[in-house]
Amino acid sequence: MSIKPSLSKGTRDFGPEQFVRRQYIIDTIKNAFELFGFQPLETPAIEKLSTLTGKYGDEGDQLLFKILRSGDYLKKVSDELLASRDVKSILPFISERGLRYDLTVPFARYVVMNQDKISFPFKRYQIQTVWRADRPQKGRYQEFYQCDADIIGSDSLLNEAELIQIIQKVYRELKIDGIEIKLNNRKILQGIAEEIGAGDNFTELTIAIDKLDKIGIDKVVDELLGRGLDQNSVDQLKTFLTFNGSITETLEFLENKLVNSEIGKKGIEEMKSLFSYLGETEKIKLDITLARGLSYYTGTIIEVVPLGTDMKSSINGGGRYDDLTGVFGMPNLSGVGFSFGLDRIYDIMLELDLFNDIDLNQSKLLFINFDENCQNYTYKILGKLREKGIKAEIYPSPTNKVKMKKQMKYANDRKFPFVVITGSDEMDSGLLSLKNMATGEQEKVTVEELLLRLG
RNA sequence: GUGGGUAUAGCUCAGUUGGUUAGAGCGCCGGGUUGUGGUCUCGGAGGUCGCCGGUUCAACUCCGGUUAUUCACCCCA
Repeated sequence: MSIKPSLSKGTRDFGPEQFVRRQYIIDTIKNAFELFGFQPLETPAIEKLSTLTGKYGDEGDQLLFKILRSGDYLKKVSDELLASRDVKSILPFISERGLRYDLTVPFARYVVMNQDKISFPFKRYQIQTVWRADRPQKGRYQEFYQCDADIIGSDSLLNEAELIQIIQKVYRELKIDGIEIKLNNRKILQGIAEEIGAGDNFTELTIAIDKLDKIGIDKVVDELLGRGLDQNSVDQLKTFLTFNGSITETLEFLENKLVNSEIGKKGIEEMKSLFSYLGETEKIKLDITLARGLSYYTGTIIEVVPLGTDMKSSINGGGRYDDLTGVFGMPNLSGVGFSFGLDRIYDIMLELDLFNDIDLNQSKLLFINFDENCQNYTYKILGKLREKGIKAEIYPSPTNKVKMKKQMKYANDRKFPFVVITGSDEMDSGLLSLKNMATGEQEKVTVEELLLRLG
């Protein structure tokens, strides 16, 4: 009886080829982060549930992977509580820890815990796995990488501009041309909400208008009416959502519209100075329908979507938060950060066939193993190759155990460019038979020639 | 949480209106080639058709349930 091997849903293996490709993306992102002066940070996969819960909204809390306590944890649960079947009340007895849901909240925890050692503004990057217990689908996994960069302790909009430069640099190096960087500012959204008299329904408003490009204006209107906004507010909102123009035109339009909202004016000012740093380019859009769900954003919001692929989801997301560390007892620390979605970038590069020229960095040479004499003889030569930094291997079993035909097949499957065949003739003459696996040609060479040839 | 698809050999999948011995390609093992891979050729192993139940003389096939997985919605990287 054997168990059928299978993966848990929403997870993937990464074989040697996939690993190398993913590492290539990671290295590109990491180099860009370091070029801009970000410092690395690694935090545990496991965090206390008290650190994680309440930071991502109710939906987010539902999606946290929780870790069962050890021991007979049910002993402490009273019969009444068990009988109530109320998960929320029972949860603290059965779980106190969970897997991190993103890298931003652990970062906030770290900053607060280490504030005495950190010089602000603190720029850190973090490339690690995160876990979410949601239903998997295309481009969406339960275990995936985030590549985060955040600057905390500075409210300058120059930071936003730097992050956007990093995004541009990374996609340029990965040769992904079709991207669109969408920018907006939560303060502008809040201004709109105030202006149309829906300031109390801000969250509902953002969730609904975030769907605009997916479901269209009519359905957004329906949804908002359903969520308790009045007809008048929705009609006014329509004029905002249907406006079309260049960045300067949009900002002018907003300036004329948001005359009564202090926060709205602030948002417009922020966007103006950000665009003065960035300049207008095709790939950067001011999109007042961009809202983003994560509740901790308070200023600039950033999202990057790929163009010309099946992938519809965003590949970067981020924004400014004024009070991320407040819940951990360190208020008024403004920060801005964003994240690359490694797994989705990988999927896109696969779809666009951008992985052609990546070197698998494999061994150059395999020594065929005839018998113990041959093994001893070639093992010394193998050592010399490795001293020179030449990647080479010897087949671990002799031909009386694994036939030469099979050793050759192994060399072929593993794509060794060369094999060396060393029988008694070769050992007597001191010349090795070097076979080129691509051409099939075979010649006799000395050890010195071999070193030169592969070096 | 809601809705759809899929489940047959190690892998990717065929399988006719229900019918007698369930197939292919790839992979694996062996031979042609006792010191030569990739190509070619011959042969071989490998399947309680996801699981439980029902209909039927007869079920891989139809029906119900269940589990897993996948896609879409919600939400999100």
